[in-house]
Amino acid sequence: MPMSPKVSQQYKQEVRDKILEAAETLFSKKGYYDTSMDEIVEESRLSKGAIYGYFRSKEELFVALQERQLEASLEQLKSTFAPEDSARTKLEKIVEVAFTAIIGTSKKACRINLEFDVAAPRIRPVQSRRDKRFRATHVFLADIIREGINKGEFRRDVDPDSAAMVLLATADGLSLDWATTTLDFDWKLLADQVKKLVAEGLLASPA
Amino acid sequence: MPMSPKVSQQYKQEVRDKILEAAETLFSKKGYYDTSMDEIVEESRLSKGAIYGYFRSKEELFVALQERQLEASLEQLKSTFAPEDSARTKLEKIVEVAFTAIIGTSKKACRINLEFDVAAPRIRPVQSRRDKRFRATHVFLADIIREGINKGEFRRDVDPDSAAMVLLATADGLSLDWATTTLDFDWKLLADQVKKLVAEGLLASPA
Amino acid sequence: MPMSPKVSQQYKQEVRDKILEAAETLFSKKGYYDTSMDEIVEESRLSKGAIYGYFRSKEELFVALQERQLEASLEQLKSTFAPEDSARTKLEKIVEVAFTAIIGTSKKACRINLEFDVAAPRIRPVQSRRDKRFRATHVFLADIIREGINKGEFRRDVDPDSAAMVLLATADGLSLDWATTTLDFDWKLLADQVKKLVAEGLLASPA
Amino acid sequence: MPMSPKVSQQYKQEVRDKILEAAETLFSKKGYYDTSMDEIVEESRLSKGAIYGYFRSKEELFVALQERQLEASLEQLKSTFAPEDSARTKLEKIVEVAFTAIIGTSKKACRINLEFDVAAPRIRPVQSRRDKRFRATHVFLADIIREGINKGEFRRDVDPDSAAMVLLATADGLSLDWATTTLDFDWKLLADQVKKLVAEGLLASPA
DNA sequence: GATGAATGAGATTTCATTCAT
DNA sequence: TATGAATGAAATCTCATTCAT
Repeated sequence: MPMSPKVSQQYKQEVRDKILEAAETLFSKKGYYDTSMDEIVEESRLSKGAIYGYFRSKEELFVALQERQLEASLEQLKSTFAPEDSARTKLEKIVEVAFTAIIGTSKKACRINLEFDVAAPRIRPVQSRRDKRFRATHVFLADIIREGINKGEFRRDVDPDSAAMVLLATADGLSLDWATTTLDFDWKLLADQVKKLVAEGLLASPA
Repeated sequence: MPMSPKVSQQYKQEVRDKILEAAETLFSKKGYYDTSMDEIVEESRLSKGAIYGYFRSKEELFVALQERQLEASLEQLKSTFAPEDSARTKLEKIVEVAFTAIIGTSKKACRINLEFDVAAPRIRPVQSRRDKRFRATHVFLADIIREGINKGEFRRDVDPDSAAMVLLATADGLSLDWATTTLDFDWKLLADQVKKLVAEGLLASPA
Repeated sequence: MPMSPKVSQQYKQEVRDKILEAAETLFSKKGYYDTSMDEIVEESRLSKGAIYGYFRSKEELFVALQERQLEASLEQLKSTFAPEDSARTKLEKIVEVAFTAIIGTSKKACRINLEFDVAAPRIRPVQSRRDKRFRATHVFLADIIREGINKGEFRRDVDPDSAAMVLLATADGLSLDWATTTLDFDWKLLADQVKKLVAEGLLASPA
Repeated sequence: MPMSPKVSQQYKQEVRDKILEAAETLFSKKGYYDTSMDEIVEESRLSKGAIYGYFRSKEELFVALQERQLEASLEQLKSTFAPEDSARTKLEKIVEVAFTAIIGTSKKACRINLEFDVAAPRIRPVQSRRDKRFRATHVFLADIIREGINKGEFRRDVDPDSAAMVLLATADGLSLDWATTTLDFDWKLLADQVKKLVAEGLLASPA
């Protein structure tokens, strides 16, 4: 269909996105291995050759998808609060946003993150990207906690690194459970509870 | 109708276990899809036919593995504390045991649990078994928290169901992160931190 | 179960028959290739080893079954009429008996005969046995027709060999159609019609 | 959606035919079950994938083969005589053509028809196609016989349906015997004999 | 002898990738 | 450049047959 003598950069980006979108839909619904290139061809309404023109292999497509997925997320978190907020407020806002991201969106996004997680130990670039995001998020959280301790908001006997890790694990676990559990539970209630627990658990006693 | 099994029940159990062990090793190392029946044949030192005599398909073998995996776990948790322990002590012991189970053992077990989790939405019996374990663990934790509230140990404004879910998610997330992250971090330190957070977060103020 | 110190000849015959019966049931229902030895084991309520004790291979079992099948049939035909019957009467009785054998019995027997027929070109002993029965039946019929011609009952311009072949083909075709057609048709009506056609077709004109 | 087939419809038809031809050759020579897809691959000089691109399974290939086989046959019969021919002439021409089709061609075609017949009770579409052809042929013959009776050519006491069935069975049986019997016999002589028998058996007596 | 667990060659089918057009 | 037919290695699974007990 395209008649453009030289395919514009923008057009190429659009096609690339179309492929990634198709892959995301299918990988999250059926998993990486149960999705065939033929299905991606069909879903994207492109041709085999076209897809291989943009990605050299199925794995490369998968890796590119992870890249796209992770790009936004941390920036998103950082933009949710003002530097002048108290540490407690910051954490509460983060919890709020993280929950919304997890529970508020479809299970699709959580499912595909799981795909990346399982694939990680077996696909080098997936592993390193996961590690990178993991470390960044961890540092991000630990810094806030450290800040809270320094400001006297949080208890002195809290280890910022460990506490950050706990928060991170809770978020990851929530995403995991939300994506893989079919039981009905009022997941939305959780945000408040987490905020409360975090607050009480971390807060320096008012005494 | 067969008049007498030519081999003892015990022998068959042993062979079955040998197969499950081989599958567990490989599935946790390479993942379900990247493990071929041929490899399981080789690892188990049996023959194709033998394996298919015990399990009708690769999927059934996977499901049986999950069954075996989950059998012990909850019982194990329950046996770690005495009924007369305080709710706080119970939770602390549970955290201790759960951590030991996750971090103390090899990543192998966590990896394979992840395999089950990812497979869950796509394999019926895996899903239902996961759901069952999930609900049982949730009820188990919620009951302890409820008990703590009733006894005045824990704060009244905590919702036992949500709090239990948070604990569960934390455990699941920890297992996930531990299994998929190659970063070095002093994971063992975490147990204490979690115990502390839990305690402070849940405890009724001494006032 | 058998306690006999020496397994009697009769016992062995019974077991052999049990196996053949099981094989016949399954081969006629599901075909030779779609029947596994395991199924024959199950149907016969014997063991693998037992069956291989009586038949060295699946093919040998198949051949033995054909043998048993064909044993009775021609003798049966011959016993249906008296030597002093007219040729016409003989043929009519044969038609009657043949029809009863085909339509009167279940499709099972016809189906298994078909199995033998398809297998014939590929299994030597099945072929030679089929040929033998074919020739014998052909000679048998041709002799009666020849007798009828000689006695002046049948027209002189009939070629006994060809006519016998036609009769034989009709019988075989009827068996084939009966076994493989699911359409409802009053098959029983056919016997009279065939008798009439045979009579009129072969009979010397009364002139 | 595909903008333009890269190969012509005709090309695809040719490849399809090549596969069917290879399958026909092998199925008729070795039977459906004794022919492996590998052999069809070799015979067709294509690849596994190519064949599965045209037929989704071995069974589907078999069914497609039957379809192709049956397509022409009845039309062929109908075109052999003129509407103004007498019923007797029509039947004689049919017999002639049928014989030529059966005996004149190689046993290959008959063998593969037998394959279809045996498979019929076990493969739904094969059964229904066989039934359809069977019914059509039967009606076709019965109509001619009925016409002959109405015109006074044939005897009134003949039941057209039964007589047609007998003719059909004879043809089917002849095909069966021809395909499966290795005995030498002057099969070509049969046509005349059948024509004669049919004539005499059906014809109204000149009285 | 009888048993049925074990064997392993071989069958069918899938699917990431290539490349002629 | 874009297309999708073709490739073929590799996966899962079957089953006639053997043989240790």
